[in-house]
Amino acid sequence: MPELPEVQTVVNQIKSDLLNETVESITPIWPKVFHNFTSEKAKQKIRGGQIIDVSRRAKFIIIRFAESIIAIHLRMTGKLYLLQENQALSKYATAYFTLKNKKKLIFDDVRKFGRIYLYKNIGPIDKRHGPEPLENDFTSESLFKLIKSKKRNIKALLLDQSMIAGLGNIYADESLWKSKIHPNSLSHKVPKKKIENLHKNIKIILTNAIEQNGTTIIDFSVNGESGKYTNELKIYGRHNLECFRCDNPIKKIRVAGRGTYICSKCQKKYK
DNA sequence: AGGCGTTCCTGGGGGC
DNA sequence: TGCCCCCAGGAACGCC
Repeated sequence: MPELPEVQTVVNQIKSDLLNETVESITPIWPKVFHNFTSEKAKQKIRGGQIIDVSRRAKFIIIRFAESIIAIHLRMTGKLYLLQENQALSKYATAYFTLKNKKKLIFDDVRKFGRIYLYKNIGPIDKRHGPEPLENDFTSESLFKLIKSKKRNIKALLLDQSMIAGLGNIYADESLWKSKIHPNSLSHKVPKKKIENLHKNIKIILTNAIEQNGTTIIDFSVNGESGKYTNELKIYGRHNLECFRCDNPIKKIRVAGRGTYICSKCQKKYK
């Protein structure tokens, strides 16, 4: 399930192949994949189609043109990769971009949750997302203020994209475990020291995960190797195995509607 | 305000 | 072996 590190990995993989190339058309295979535009509208808005930049904001891949952007959200099973001219489309391709150099950028998505958006600029996405956890404006103090201002389940808060951008189920569980905070804690009851530690750990975990090309649970990259952070996971997916810190068996519970892995012995519940 | 259920989707796993 | 049911979950939305 692509979260910040996986989306960043995709951007890192495709960026050099796309920069300064020209998009001639964007074609839907499955009709609902375009959230707010049509092929014709895209052609008109991308104005010649030269790609100026490829980047990430939250869990979106942003392809920037002179006067518009295309934003791609992979959701659960989306993949984005380049194909040579004569290579066959995958069975699960839901859309493709045709480049002037005859390569195709494929959006492949088994579960069809992924969507492509067309905007004038990044504004609409910025508006509904919190800070980037790896940017300088995500400080220990800003996280503390945010967490204290809500009386809310801490895991639900970490997953809320309007609070902090980019964390998903895996990295929320990993961050909470490393910080010894039970995911069912109430945000405003978590002590300041623990939040300072959580802030530090979110940065460390995401940075390490990007260095390892993310976590492969569902294989999100086609050309590249699988994400090696899978080997670094300390809690996610380890139910019935022993906690790395205290040997207590890890349990799987449900928090905020998600499968959640916890060590009930060393993750403290603040209520 | 925030929690919770529902929807969108399909492959895969468990149970029988 | 085969079939059915349910589960996985990011985000939006409606309801309480």
